[in-house]
Amino acid sequence: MGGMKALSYSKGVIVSQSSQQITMQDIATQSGVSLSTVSRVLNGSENVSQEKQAAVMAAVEALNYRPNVFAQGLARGASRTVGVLTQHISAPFFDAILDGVLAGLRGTGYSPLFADGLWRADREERSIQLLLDRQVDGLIVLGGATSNCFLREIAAQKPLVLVGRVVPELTHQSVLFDDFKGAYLATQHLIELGHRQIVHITGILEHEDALLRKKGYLQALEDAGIPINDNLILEGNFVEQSGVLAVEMLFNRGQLFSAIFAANDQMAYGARLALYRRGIRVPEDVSLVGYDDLVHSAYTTPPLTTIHQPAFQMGEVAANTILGLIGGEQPEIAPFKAELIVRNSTARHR
Amino acid sequence: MGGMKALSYSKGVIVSQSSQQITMQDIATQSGVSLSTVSRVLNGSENVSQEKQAAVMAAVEALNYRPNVFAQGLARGASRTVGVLTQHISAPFFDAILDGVLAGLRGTGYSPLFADGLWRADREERSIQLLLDRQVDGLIVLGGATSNCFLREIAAQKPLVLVGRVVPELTHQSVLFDDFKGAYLATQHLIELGHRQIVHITGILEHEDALLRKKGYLQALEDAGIPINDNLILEGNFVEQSGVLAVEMLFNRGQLFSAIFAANDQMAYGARLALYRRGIRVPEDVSLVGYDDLVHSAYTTPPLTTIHQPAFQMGEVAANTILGLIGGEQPEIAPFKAELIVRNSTARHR
DNA sequence: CTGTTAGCGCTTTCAT
DNA sequence: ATGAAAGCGCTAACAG
Repeated sequence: MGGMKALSYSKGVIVSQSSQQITMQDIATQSGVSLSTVSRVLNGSENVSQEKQAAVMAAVEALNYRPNVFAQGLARGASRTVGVLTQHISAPFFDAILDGVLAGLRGTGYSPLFADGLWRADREERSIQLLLDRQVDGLIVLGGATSNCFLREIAAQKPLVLVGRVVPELTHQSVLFDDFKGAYLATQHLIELGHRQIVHITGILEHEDALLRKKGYLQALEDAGIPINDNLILEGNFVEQSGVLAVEMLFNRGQLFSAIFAANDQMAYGARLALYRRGIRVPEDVSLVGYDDLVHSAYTTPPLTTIHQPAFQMGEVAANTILGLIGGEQPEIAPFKAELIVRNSTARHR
Repeated sequence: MGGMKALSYSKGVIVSQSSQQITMQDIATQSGVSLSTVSRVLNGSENVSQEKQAAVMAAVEALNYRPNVFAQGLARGASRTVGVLTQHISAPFFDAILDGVLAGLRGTGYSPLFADGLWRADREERSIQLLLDRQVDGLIVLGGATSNCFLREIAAQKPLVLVGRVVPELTHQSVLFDDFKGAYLATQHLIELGHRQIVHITGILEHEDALLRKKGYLQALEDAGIPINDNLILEGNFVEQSGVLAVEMLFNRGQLFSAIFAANDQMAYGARLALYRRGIRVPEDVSLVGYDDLVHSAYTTPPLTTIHQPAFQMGEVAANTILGLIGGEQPEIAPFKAELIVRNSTARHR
């Protein structure tokens, strides 16, 4: 192999043919300056004469120099990377947030590093550890099941932004959904339509958000003077199938109802299918409302009335906040409000 | 700060309170052996006496040592990382593949590094460059719009696995879908049901997969002796809205048809909505078939007949293949076959 | 079996 | 303004 670094030019990009990496030393030699001068012009850290500057840049171009991030990271003790813990790479709502995070990071010089937690505390902690091991400069955690205690410890060490997760002492660095309010709005909408027997398919009740949504449902009922009927409350697990199961259960029990509020859109889809199978019309026979406003919900039949949360913006805000935090700023996150989107799956009770 | 590295014990995990990292030197000192011995036991590279081994492990435990990946990467010239280029972090079908990739990588010591290309050659190339800059040991590219030439160059430098993308000289390291066959099956199914005026909503025809699906459709028609009617072929762009637009267009033109084959499920959803708005029943009035078998398609009303591709397994295979390639093995990828899933959106033509 | 030492590629004093 | 040199934390020869 020798020290040869063969190059070839193609499509405007110079590609190193050998696996040898081109180093700063190479470009220093090529441009006839010292290693440190190269570093200076590359980082714009100090004054360098015009000529040398030009020479260096020319060499960089010519050799298609690319910095070695490991060496950089090692030398400066920072990675220009932010760790992002999501729960499941194909969970639609979280994905929409990730989109926002990516957009917020784009062009900032920081790259995202993903890991997933699968809503299991153990996996989540391992994933966070993995991100930490990779020297991320900051961490964004979406939802999840880790203990507050664990998160507080992380926050003590690293810039941390939480999304959709309330940890008492960390709320100022958290992007929060207003789950209670959203659920309240959804239920209120149904009540205003004249429904009184309103089913609620909850999420996994160990999750804060599921709990808050249930509370919002309960409160709306109470405020309207409608007695709470435990037979109308079924626990789901946030995926489609649990929605169909819940509705099946209702029928098997001979339970009467005229409306359903599912704690997320996916379960609403499941409920809708179960209804369809029984030949029950939506919204003529039963009204249905979901939560999250997934892209898909605008295309179901009928289009689903649901609660909208600005997932993309939340992701962007999370990204901006983590960058601020890394830069030493004080976090300041305005709360996001949930909004009722009325489409065609709800109608006046007959 | 001094050299103090304060520690605290909590929840079974020892956390370094100062930002000081614990290094191998620290644990060497702590356990009274040399730096290299520590390296040996950590990497299991050579024989080390039981006692020293134990002492080192104890120190590692006690100080909660975590290796610095940058230093490791720099020293060994490998990152234990595989770059994964997807197109859009929230594209449902690709996400299912990513799931498989993650699963395939889990527990192998390799971590995934994601980037997105948004189906735009320029962004894609930049993202790939970014991954390369991060010294990934291998690269998995899902779909995309980069030139074959560019990919061939990458393949010459790094282990590369392509998913759903055919580049002539790289097929042995590609996970391929049988788009032609799948589309053929879908169309054939409709034909067997007695349909003759079968609409096809294509994907973006610059994409190989969209083109192949169109060809499959055409071939099935031809084989059945059904004349091709260009008015029945509409170009979509793989997202829901283009499905509704296509159907609207058909109606505006007064075009007759009894079945629709959409090049992916998302466009089928759009088509279904457009039909719904016009009060046209599925499958009684028109039959509908999609492509991809997204999770959601089992929950639409009616559940969607579609073409299934084993996305998860494809992701796993991609992961295994890249690991093999990194390890110097010859790639050997069995082709995946597309399968027709008959649900309830298709019925015999009346 | 184990310690010493020379880098890996880059940033950053410290001189000049 | 610019060069020399000392690390950053780890691996991998190289000597015992």
